[in-house]
Amino acid sequence: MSTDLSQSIQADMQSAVDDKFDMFAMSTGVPDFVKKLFRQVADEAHRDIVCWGYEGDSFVVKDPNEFSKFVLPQHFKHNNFASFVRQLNKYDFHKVKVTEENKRYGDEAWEFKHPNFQHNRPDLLEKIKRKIPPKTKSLGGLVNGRHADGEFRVITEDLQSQIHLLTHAHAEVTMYMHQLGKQQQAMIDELNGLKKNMQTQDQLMEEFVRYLVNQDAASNGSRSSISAAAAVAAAATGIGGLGTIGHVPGIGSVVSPVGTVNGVGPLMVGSDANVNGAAGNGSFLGDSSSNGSASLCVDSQLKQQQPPQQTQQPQLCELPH
Amino acid sequence: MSTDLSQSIQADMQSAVDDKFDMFAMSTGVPDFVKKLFRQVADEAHRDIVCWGYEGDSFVVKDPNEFSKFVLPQHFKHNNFASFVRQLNKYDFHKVKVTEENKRYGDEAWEFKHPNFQHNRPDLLEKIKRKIPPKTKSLGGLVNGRHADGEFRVITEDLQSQIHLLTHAHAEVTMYMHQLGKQQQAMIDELNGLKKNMQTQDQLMEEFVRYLVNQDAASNGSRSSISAAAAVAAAATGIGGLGTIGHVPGIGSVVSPVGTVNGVGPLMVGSDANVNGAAGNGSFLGDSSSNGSASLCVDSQLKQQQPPQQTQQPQLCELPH
DNA sequence: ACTGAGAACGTTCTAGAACTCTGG
DNA sequence: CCAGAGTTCTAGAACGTTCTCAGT
Repeated sequence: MSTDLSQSIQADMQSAVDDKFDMFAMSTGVPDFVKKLFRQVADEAHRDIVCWGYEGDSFVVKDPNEFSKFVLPQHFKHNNFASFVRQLNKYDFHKVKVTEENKRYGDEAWEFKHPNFQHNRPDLLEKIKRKIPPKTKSLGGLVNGRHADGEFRVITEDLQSQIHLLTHAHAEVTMYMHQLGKQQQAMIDELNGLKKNMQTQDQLMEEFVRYLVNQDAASNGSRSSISAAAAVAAAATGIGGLGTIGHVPGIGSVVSPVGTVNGVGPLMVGSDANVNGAAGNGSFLGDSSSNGSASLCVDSQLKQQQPPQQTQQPQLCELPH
Repeated sequence: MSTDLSQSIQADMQSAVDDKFDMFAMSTGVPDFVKKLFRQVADEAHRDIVCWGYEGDSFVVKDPNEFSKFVLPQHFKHNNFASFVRQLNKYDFHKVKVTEENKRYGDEAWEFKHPNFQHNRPDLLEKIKRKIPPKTKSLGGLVNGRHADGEFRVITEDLQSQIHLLTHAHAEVTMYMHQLGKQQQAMIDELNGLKKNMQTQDQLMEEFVRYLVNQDAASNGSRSSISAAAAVAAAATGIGGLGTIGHVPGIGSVVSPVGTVNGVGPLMVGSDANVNGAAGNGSFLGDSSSNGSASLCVDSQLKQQQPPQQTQQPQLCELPH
């Protein structure tokens, strides 16, 4: 999900953040294990062995063997992956289940998650505490309540963080969609301009040709000039029709896969609405070679047959404001 | 301890013993896991990975990594060393502690021992049984705990499922937006093609007019025909330039907010990255009246100063993959 | 034969228990 | 010394798969 650009930006921020938080948040109140873990994951030197998850709310040991051999001994007094996992569980980290669809990090990868262990959020680390052992052997009934409470707190925090991430993601997507919509509107306007131009040009050409024919008939010019003029005029109208000369090579192939992409099904949560966008035509601009004043409107499917004379400011699609 | 001779003899005996005991001791009453384990250890093919201990009363996994990768999957449905160890403990195998003097099998070796798991003694294997869980729990207290837990669990599971649905929906929306972006890019390309066409047409018109004027001057036509042709030609060239006639009013104002919207930040979940999208240029198609081959590129903000000659396949925005 | 409920076993993730280490 | 954290080995708990066997 994160582009190269974003990653590099994050990397830039990372160093600054590290320098800053190593002195503050990470040095006070953050357990040693958690600090070491954070540094391990943030360390770019072992990027292929251990790294952050794609969503930034988990970390991934991509290669447990290499991790045990080279990374673990750098920070701990053992090279035992099981011991490492034991520590993680003591600090309430949880392994993320590997499903069929979820093999993003490789077959051998182990992904762990803690609500307060997130990329670029060292300030949250101090909330990660070692789980207290239920030493209430003599206290009887309290154990159940405390245990349920702790579990509840953990799960709730996890849910909250997930909701937080989702909310953020939703805001971003919404914003991006608006941006896309505005771009699209601008393109539509520009297309309208183009179309108007072509219509005007069409008319001019018609007048021009008519004029030429008249002149030709009226005058006593040589036959060769007549034929030449007519030929060029015909070519010109052909150009105006957009179908032949100078057609950008490969544009068909560029557009066609997009057409296939279109069929992907429902877009929105619980909505079966169709896209107002490009039709299944395969071309965004319609088949302009068949009609001299081709409609540029790739219209909503509601109006299949648009009257040709209704060409003023066609709306490609309506955008949410 | 064991010479080559004795080993070969043992190997010879081994096959006979195996054949014999596979039919007797090992096929009746011996748990599957124990049988598999015995065969693994006895298998000479992986002698460097797993083998009997020197005293024949234990077995040694010399290289857990190789063992996990190659040996485990041959007999079990996983390649997880921890799961293997869990099974061993369930059958009451015990790890032999590695002391300073006791590194006979290497630093990474794991040695396990069971009184009835011995070299050349498959007859003992049937004595190895799964440990029975101490199911001495009273049925009384369970209901209470489960009930209080149950209500909570229902709610959290509901929340989790909702989050799961939202996450999925978000992924779909993201993917679809991705596709929309690609479509948009294709449209931009097509627009570029169109514009190029119009420019070509422009040039043709110019040449046409120039030709006509020349013809006109050379011939003995009337003055009126010349002037009329010139007038129409002038109008036509104006069209081709796209900048004056029929230019959609207000396109600047429509497009400019896109630039502002652009600065809005990350598109994706958990990413603090900047938007790669359209820059604040203001027009998708550039100012075509100022430059014959105007760049249509509304470029990323990273490249503020784009060289004018770089006009090939301009990117309106970079989309996350 | 077919079937389905339950037992036994396998796999995974987490926790318990006992030990060592370390700093005040 | 001793309390807390780290390390190691083993066990608990949950869930999935396979086996079994009675009842149809």
